[in-house]
Amino acid sequence: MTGRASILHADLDAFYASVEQRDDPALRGRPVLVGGGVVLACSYEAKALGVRSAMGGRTARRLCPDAVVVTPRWEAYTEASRAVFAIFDDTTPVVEGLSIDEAFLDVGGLGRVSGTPEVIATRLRARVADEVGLPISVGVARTKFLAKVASGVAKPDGMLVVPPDGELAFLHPLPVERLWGVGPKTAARLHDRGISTVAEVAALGEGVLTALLGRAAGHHLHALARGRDPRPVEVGRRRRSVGSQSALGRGPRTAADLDAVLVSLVDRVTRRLRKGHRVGRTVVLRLRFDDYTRATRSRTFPQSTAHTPTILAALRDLLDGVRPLVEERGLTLLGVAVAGLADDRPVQLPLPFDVQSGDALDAAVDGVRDRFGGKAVTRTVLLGRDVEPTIPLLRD
DNA sequence: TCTGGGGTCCTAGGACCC
DNA sequence: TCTGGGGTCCTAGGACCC
Repeated sequence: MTGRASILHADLDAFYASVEQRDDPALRGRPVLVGGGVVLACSYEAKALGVRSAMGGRTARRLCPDAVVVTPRWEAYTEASRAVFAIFDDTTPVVEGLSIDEAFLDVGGLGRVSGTPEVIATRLRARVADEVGLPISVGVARTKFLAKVASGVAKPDGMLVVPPDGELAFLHPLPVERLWGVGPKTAARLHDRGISTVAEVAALGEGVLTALLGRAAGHHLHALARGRDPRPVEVGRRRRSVGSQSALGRGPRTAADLDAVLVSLVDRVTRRLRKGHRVGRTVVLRLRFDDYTRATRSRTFPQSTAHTPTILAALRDLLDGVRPLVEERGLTLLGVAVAGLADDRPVQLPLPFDVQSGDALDAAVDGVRDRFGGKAVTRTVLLGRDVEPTIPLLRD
């Protein structure tokens, strides 16, 4: 294998539960469940007893009757996340956030001043512990995928470096479920063929995998199982949709009830759009029924918007069209989303530091074009007048 | 395990255009 | 009776992730 292990995957452990244990010493060492109806997160003490996130609260309390159930404090989690990401950003300019509690960091360009990736990762973990008071696990490897798997294996509160010449020895004994993108359905399909380890996936031809799982998934898995993952750590990725949904519980609902739910969902989503200075072109109505089947309906406008009445009217129309389904199957969840997002004002383009290459420039320009949602935005306009390119400086 | 709320990406068919 | 080929956009559903 060529290349160095210089990608970090940093992942906070049992994030919400750890914030609760940090802020209330009485919770330390005890099983903690965040969220009552459904477990949003649980401490390692609860995990040891079999509790998993997304588990029903009743089941979780049966598994660990001594658990402390905590109401989520979203502001505390957002603030903790912001503080941790500030440390990420202080570590390297090449940070790709994946969710509220995890990110990829490319430290390959940092060189002598910051130290080896292993040294950088060790320091990062210490800083998060000292400055934010939270445990974080870090995987270090040559590719994103291997770094992600490594952080998972390192948990809780650990670190694991996968050296480039030890990649397959690390990867091949793992169960297929550890492959990123293999969920219950794909795992079942693989198991049906007698495949349970990554080594067995790696032994298959790409044709066999694509026939089994589809073109993209097959290609992806074929590469991952052999340790190949060319995806770079991407700076400045942005949300592509904004949504909100609400579980309704069972039982009949009047049209007026449903409309009230719809209005509040649309209000929430359009507020978030406007706050982020974003507009969208496609509205989506999501439905879930008594039998847990789902349906979606969508509509695309000619122009992007964050205008509440426009979005609400389109969604009311979609809901009207699906009335018979609702009557027949019984609605248990209503959701709305706005996709096809674009910025409603010029944004600055964070150019990658190696933007001298034509490919990197093209990719960066494509990124900006996505934000404006426009084919109308040309490179000349962007780079010449409307947007000032910014180039993060390396500390090397 | 009887299932929340927030997302991402892929597939496939049909409409439409040249 | 036989009837292209390629590309893009839109819609709906599915799988997956945290």
